[in-house]
Amino acid sequence: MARRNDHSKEELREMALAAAEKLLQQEGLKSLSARRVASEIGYSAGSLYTVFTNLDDLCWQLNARTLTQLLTELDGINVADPAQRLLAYGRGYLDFAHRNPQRWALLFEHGTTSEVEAPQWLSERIDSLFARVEACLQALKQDMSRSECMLTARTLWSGVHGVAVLALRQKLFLDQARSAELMLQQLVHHFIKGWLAEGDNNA
Amino acid sequence: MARRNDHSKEELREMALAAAEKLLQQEGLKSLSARRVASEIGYSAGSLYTVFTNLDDLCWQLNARTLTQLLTELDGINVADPAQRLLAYGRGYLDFAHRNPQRWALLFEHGTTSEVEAPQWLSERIDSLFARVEACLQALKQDMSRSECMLTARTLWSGVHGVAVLALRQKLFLDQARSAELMLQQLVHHFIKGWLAEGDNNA
DNA sequence: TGATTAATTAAACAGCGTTCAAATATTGTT
DNA sequence: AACAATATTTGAACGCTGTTTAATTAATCA
Repeated sequence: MARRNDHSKEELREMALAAAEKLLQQEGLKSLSARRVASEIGYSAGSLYTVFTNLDDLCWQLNARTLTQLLTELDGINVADPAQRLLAYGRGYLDFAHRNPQRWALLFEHGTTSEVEAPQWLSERIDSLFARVEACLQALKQDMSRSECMLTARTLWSGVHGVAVLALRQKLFLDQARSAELMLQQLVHHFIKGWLAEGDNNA
Repeated sequence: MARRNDHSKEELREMALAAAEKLLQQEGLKSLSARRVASEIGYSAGSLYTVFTNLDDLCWQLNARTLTQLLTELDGINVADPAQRLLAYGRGYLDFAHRNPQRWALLFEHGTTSEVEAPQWLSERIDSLFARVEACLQALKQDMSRSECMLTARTLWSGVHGVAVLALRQKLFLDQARSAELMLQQLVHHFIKGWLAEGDNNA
């Protein structure tokens, strides 16, 4: 039995999230249960409910950490040319998804099952991701409305995400490792080329 | 108690799948349990195991039906111009996902949790979907290698799928109904334009 | 040391997927 | 028509799940 003040609430929260991440990556979503997470850190299941409102809450917080890590990695990218930078972001995203398939999947699958809306700080992190893409696009086409910039960023990133989804789920039936990179290049390259070739007639 | 020969095995299977679809759409994935499906059709849970090996199997078969329905709808599309046809396919896909969010989600979320590979006939249906896209692309660029055609179809469709994912999950924070259509147009339009503008240098 | 307070747990509840012996219903045979 | 053989269906059981809460244990204070 874990003793009082062995760990602060915050420490307990951190330990639980770390254990949950480890479980998720090593044994998959099926092993992510309250009793299992608790036993990994030497507590009983009930204790988790002093730091999380429920397992859904734990998953949201886990997703926040995942997103933070992804953003940190993307911020490590240092490529000046905007188009190349977009490609590098895409590569970073695909690579992250490939290295952390379970945590990345939870990012998009969780919340489908539950009715609760995504917490605000999660939305903010996603906005923060889009902001990076928007900055590149703005550099490529400087006379662009805010709304076109936002929309284009989301379109392009949806495409990148789609490549990640289908590549990682192996629903493509092509040599997976190679084709993901090729698809990413094709998508980013052709889309930007086509986009820059246009006037503002995107309707 | 349901009596013997009230329903053949095939009838039982159909009833169970229909009930499962209804439950999925009306109450979401959380209500899709063996006991619940069985009670909806007046049988006990155990009886399901005479027609499905397990609940995973039921989900796979449900996915097969979903995919068949999607393909049937797409086959109803009659647009001659290849580029417009691709756009129409995209619209059909988004619309289907919008009308059947739960069943569509199950298509991509199921199997992440289980270790079992997707059955072959499911793979074939997905190939069949890509074949439609490939046909359009081939019409747009007739001197194209088989491998480029396959890759491009998958790239483009990944993009469309990505739009569907992010639009339906409302992770975009834009006016959803309107922007999904705009994003689709942008993606398909710009990608095809950029793709056609290239030589074969997609590396 | 004893009383108070806070942390932690064990047990309970309802539900889950799955299995299987038992119960029931149909069929075939005499 | 009655009985045996066979096929179908169930109900109970097992070990799991998330979650709540009374009881227990440990730390703190007087």
